[in-house]
Amino acid sequence: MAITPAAGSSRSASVKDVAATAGVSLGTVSNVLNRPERVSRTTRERVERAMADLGFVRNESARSLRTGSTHSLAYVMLDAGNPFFTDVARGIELAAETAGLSLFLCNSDGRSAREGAHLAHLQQQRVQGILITPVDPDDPQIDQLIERGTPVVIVDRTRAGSSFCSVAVDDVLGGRLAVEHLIDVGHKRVAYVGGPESIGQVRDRGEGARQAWAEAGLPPEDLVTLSCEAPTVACGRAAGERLVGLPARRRPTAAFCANDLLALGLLQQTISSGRTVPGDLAIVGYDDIEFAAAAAVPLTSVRQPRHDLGRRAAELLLDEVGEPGHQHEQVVFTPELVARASTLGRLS
Amino acid sequence: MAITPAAGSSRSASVKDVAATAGVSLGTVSNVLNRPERVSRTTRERVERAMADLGFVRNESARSLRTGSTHSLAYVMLDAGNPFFTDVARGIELAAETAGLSLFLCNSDGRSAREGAHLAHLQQQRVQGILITPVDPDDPQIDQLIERGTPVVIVDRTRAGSSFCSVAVDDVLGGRLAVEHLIDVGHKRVAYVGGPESIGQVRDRGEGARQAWAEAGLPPEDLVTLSCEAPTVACGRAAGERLVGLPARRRPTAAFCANDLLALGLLQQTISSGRTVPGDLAIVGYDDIEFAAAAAVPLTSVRQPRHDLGRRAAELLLDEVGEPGHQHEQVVFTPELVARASTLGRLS
DNA sequence: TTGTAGGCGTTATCAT
DNA sequence: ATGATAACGCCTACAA
Repeated sequence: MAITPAAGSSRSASVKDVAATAGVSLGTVSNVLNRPERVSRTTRERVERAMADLGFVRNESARSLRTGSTHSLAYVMLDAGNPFFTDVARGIELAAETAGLSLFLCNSDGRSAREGAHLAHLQQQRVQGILITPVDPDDPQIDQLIERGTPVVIVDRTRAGSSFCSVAVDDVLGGRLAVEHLIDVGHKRVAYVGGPESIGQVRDRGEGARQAWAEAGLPPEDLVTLSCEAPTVACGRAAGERLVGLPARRRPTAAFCANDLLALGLLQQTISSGRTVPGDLAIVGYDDIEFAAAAAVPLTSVRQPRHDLGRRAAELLLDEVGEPGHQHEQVVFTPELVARASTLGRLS
Repeated sequence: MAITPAAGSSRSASVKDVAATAGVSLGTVSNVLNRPERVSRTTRERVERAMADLGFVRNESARSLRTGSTHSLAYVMLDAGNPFFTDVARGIELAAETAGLSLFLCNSDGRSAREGAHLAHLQQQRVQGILITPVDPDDPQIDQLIERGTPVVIVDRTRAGSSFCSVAVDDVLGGRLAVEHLIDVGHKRVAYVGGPESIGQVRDRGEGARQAWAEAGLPPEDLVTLSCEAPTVACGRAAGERLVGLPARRRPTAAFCANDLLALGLLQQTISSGRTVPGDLAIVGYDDIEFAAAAAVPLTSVRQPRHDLGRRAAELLLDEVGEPGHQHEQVVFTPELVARASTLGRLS
């Protein structure tokens, strides 16, 4: 008769317990788990029965200690509250799911310290690989991760000649598209509402804006930059107030915002202060998050293939993990302008 | 002289390697890691030096295999794309951070299968505990988790007489607040735009709406329910179209939506079809996400203390993990109506 | 203060 | 087809 496992034990059942109650050896249980074809049907059923009875749950720690690899991926997001990143995450998740891996989401919330803590912990966990939209892509901790053997893919940023893969969107082009569009519809004074210059995306989009402006032969001083503390709805509102404060003759007739959060904040401030969009102020956002199209004055925005961004990033990571001869790759997607009422319409 | 660790080895350095290069025993290295006070300053520095040189990274799998517990918590979210849940997550994160634990976010995306896969994996990982906003709070897998020793706290749902803690908001009251407000401002025909009845929150909010309606002595048939497939922006738009389709004399003058995503979709469809808010249709949302206040017609909404919800949930979980005499608790927060232009204003 | 030994649960390599 | 056994890396008594 089978030996009863430690009764009343709060410890969860191990393969050893399963082996004991099934009356087989430990190796057999392991075979049932990992190579079921090597074990006869009857014993296998007996073992499976024992596992169910005991409520056996595989211990992933022991497993990965032994095999040297886990079944997890992680994505360290820059801002989980920004729908752009959750959409990217969805793309990653899809790829992870099809590869049979679990995806952990970590939120750095734009803070280097949190990002660092997450990275350290993920490294200790020996996750198979890390996807990250970094606070600062030049952070040495990222190189250190790679040196120590954790593959990393940078999402939504690039770094020249780097030792990792990255997937990004051409932000300079995106900035150009936005401003070219505003010029096309007749604007001669435009504001670029950016987050802090420390954010690469913000810099690049501003650079694209300036390029388009210069190429149209317009005077540089008529493209004014409003710099915000963070690319958030609240800052967009604040930017709106600063805009109203300008003397009418110097006040821009249009604004290009570094992301949709800023644009939505600006939109709301504009409307609620009694002005109209695009009549008094045309607005272009960036990212084309769902809420942009859903704004009462639907927002013109620069769309990024955020789902593909995530999926491709995950694929690169999985390739790096799986293929011995992996070559690092810098993928750059092309953004696209989606024109809506906030620059075109006569609404509101 | 210290023994050199396996050169060129792709395997990462272990405590053993550190001990070897530092010329101390394995136990001393462990002490440096776990009780630095027990080791003399000079040896400690030597060991730390060796760790730095070797790029030593603690192996969390081995650690938790040995100690029987991890340093991670997880929150399984119902919809990572809904800012309500990301705000809840932020509250959880705060509590986890102060407790020195890492938080993994998992997204079930409303799919039972994904939820189940995440739970299984987290259980195998032996996370310290799981917070979850479940697709279905009666899912037996949740009870099974608890039986097998993983503490669980349900977020944003309750279950009567249950074997776990939960933190929720009184959704029936929330529904009442919304509809009482609409009655107050003079509406006599109101639509309740809900997601599928399978979602408890949707049921409860609808129930509250009906209670308020009945108590005001209004005829039940004048509170019409529009049921949507999912509580999303797209479905809100679709609901708007259905509303327009109704004959004018039966058409509601106000809508209460089960969440802000629906409300924003409805708002947008209403405005873009040339009608006004609240003139032609007053709208109340639920959750008071940031985008609700930021809508061009700021949305009246039922606010939930989503940050506190998360924080409290995490605290309960940590208590359950840490305190032996833990008592399960069902915390219920009170929602609050935030009235804005979508029911009050004369804008737009 | 430092070193030694045993074991956590699993997998994989051998024998049988 | 099944069983015994030795790691994986770490922690913690306990011994020196």
